[in-house]
Amino acid sequence: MATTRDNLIETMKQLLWERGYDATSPNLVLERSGAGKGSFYHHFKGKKELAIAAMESRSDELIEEFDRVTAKPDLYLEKVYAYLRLPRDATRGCRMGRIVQDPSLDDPLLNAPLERYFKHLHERLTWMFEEAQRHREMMNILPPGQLATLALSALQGGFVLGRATGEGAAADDATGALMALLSTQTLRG
Amino acid sequence: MATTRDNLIETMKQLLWERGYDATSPNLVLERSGAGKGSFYHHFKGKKELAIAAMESRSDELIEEFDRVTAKPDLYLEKVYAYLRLPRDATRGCRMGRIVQDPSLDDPLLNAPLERYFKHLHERLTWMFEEAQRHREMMNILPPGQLATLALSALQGGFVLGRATGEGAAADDATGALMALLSTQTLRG
DNA sequence: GTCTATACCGAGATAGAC
DNA sequence: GTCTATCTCGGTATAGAC
Repeated sequence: MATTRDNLIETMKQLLWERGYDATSPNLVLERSGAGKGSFYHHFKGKKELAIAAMESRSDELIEEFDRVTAKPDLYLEKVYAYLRLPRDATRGCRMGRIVQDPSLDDPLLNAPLERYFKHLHERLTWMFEEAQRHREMMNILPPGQLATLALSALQGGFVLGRATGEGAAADDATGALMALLSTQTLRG
Repeated sequence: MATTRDNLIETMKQLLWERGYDATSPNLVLERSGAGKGSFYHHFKGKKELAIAAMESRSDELIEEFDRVTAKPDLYLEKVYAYLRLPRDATRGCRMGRIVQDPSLDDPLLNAPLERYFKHLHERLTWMFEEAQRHREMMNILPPGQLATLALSALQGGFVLGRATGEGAAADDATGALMALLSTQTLRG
């Protein structure tokens, strides 16, 4: 039941992860998906439109993953940890954040899915830190929104360092250190 | 005294920051620097060689800046803070880290300056955290190397978020939150 | 919905005169 | 050391038949 259109989207998602937006050519998508040029331009106006569809599909998938793992723990701080603890190979890059620096993402239309994705995660994490403070799982001397920014940054920065240095553990090291620091903040437990 | 060669390097540094490596064409470098095609290929074997020279120049410059601001404070933790407190507009990207995700940086020759840069900073920061722990400026329950990874990640990740969301304050927010967390770790002061 | 052929452009580099 | 002319290739897309 995999339609040609879905095949194109799945292939684009994979290539966006591997090579980013600018370095992914329509020809490459066609070669790997097995589709022909005609199909491509029948289903999509062009590369940009396909990429947007791919990014939105990826965003949905990652947010589902986020919701799934953070649903389990009862303590709010443990929800944050559950997300940070997902194992990551930093050398492969974030499936979403991989493409942020591509020059073409100056285009607001292309950037929109990315912006929505990060703002959504930031909102969810902010809420978790708020609740964690409200339920006295941690000190409340730090603004929850800034803690959320730090959590996402540690993760994304870990991917940057991993790519630059070849250290696949960089992201897990960064999030690990952050959780250790946060834990010294706990009031109980 | 600005030689054509130096002009080319300076122009490339600027363009690497603005557009990255892949999206920067020789023609663009020539147009902006005022040099001609002949000069370019006389001084450099090609785009790659120029980019490497530009990255090494940028690396020297940023490491000098790092050394300068971290030299002032006496306390080791304050040295780290002095670096983290340098104001940054996250939407402009890191002058060095901006290019890590460009596909061409799969090439080890191109990646080498980047790798050296981050490993150098990581070493320096690790040493600062070691000394901070040794002099009892902070608790020693966390591995200094992992703290260094977190510090660099918070910074680089802040740039990623800044670019994706348009929030120029993202990097300063992330480093600010990290410093606040580290400060709850202090034993004296 | 899908195919092949074609068109246009800019990237990256070389040639050879000055 | 610098200039202009030229070359090749791949990216992105359109045309029109099937």
